[in-house]
Amino acid sequence: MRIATWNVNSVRIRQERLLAWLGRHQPDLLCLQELKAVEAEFPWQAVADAGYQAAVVGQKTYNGVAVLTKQPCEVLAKTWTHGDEDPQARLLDVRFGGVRVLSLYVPNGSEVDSDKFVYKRAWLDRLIDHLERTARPDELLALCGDFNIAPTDLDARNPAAWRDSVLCCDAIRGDWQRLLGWGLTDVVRQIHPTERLYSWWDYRNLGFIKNDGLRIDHVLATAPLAALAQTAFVDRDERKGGKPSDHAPVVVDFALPT
Amino acid sequence: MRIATWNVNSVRIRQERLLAWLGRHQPDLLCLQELKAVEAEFPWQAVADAGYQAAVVGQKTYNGVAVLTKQPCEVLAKTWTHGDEDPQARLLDVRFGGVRVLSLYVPNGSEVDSDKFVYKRAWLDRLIDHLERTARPDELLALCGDFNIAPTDLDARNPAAWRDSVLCCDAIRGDWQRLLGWGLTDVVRQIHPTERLYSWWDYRNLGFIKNDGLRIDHVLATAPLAALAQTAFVDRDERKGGKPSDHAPVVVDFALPT
DNA sequence: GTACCTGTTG
DNA sequence: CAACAGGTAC
Repeated sequence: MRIATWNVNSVRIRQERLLAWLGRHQPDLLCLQELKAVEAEFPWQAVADAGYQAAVVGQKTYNGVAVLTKQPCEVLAKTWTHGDEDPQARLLDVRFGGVRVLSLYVPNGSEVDSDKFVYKRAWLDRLIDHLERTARPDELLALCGDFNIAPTDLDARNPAAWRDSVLCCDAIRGDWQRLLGWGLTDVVRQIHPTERLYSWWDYRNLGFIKNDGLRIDHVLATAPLAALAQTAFVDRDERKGGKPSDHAPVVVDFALPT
Repeated sequence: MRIATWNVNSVRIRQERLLAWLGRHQPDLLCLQELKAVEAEFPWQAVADAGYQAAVVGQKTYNGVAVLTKQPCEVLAKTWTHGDEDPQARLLDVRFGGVRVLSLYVPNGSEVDSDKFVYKRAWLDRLIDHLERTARPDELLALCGDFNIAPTDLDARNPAAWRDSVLCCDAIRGDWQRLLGWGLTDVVRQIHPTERLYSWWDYRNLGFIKNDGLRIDHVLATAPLAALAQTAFVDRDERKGGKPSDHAPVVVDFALPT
């Protein structure tokens, strides 16, 4: 079973790229983030024509997540199932082929100590709470998405330049460790323990040309699922050419029947 | 010598189309209107790479005219040479290959009797004054551009619907006749005396699909130049496809050495 | 830099 | 409908 995640930064602008990418890489399940579209704007027909069904949590202008699958999947939740309502569309929780999968768009956080940074950390708290309440570390479960966290200095081309940013600062890396501590493994890092891989390059300042990248898009898996991971890669080519997303897709193959 | 005129409605948005069109039709001289760009935003390099030199009168957001030529041309004026300064970039007066050519963007006029309509008629007065002061009807001279005038009912698909508009009303058609009275011939109409040809279709109300067009882009020539006109056409195909200008190019071939 | 918003113009 | 402005977000 091939599982992938991609922050497409507008599913409408990226529709052609998305369909071409699905055709080339044929994931069994693809998590999308930053749709920047409400459900009515989602390209349902084109995705269906490409052989995928979609579960979508839309929002105007910002956020929005989806899960595309080749076979039907069961939607478990489109928001937190406990506590106050989250006004932002950042979570989609499904079951597919015996695996539970969450498509996640963790808040960026803007500036350290800003209101948005406080919201980011609270959001990660709620994610851990959601797992504690609804999941177990011994089931087959994957968290896929844009975490807006580069876990270590290995995950940044220029660690010093990013050290104090909302993506790399100690506080957020601490939150990352707490999340993993629930019982999750960073699958790409498990497969590639020392390789410098990046999944995001800023549109500004020639980020991609200078390869000033960060690895902030991840597939986290519980131990029994992580043990089935065979291969993993970041499709850096997808950041090239005209009108790319600022993120590249992350792909993992698991030794599971589709 | 092939002379053409095209209101491109933003030279930046239309850059690809412009270069492709130059490649296909190879005019010796092309007048452009509605650049909607200042000189620094003009695609100098791409135009040069396509084998053309450019004379440009830019303006931010609105207006802006240019003349593109395969050989160097002499700029005679970038605004009125007599009277008060015109704050709008609507005129470029050049000499090329023994012919004097003006690239003109006549004001639209908005609504009849509005301030903008008064400005439109005053602008046409100044154009006639400019000719009287600087040109002679017996020289080789062409006025090319978006005149925002459909001279007769033959020049509108739905004359009745447009009769009282700023493009067709009696007052503006009177101004048109005064302009021609200086000593100019409508070359496209000379070549095609009875054909319904249109050069502009509103983006709104399915204007192009319903062919609700007007002929408002023109090539006017003095008698000695008009006598050399061989063929003329409106490139209606250029209004088709993705991201077209609302205007189509108008092309005239003259029996003159290039 | 890219994409979104609202508002204006034609 | 399609371009602009000026704004936000990442």
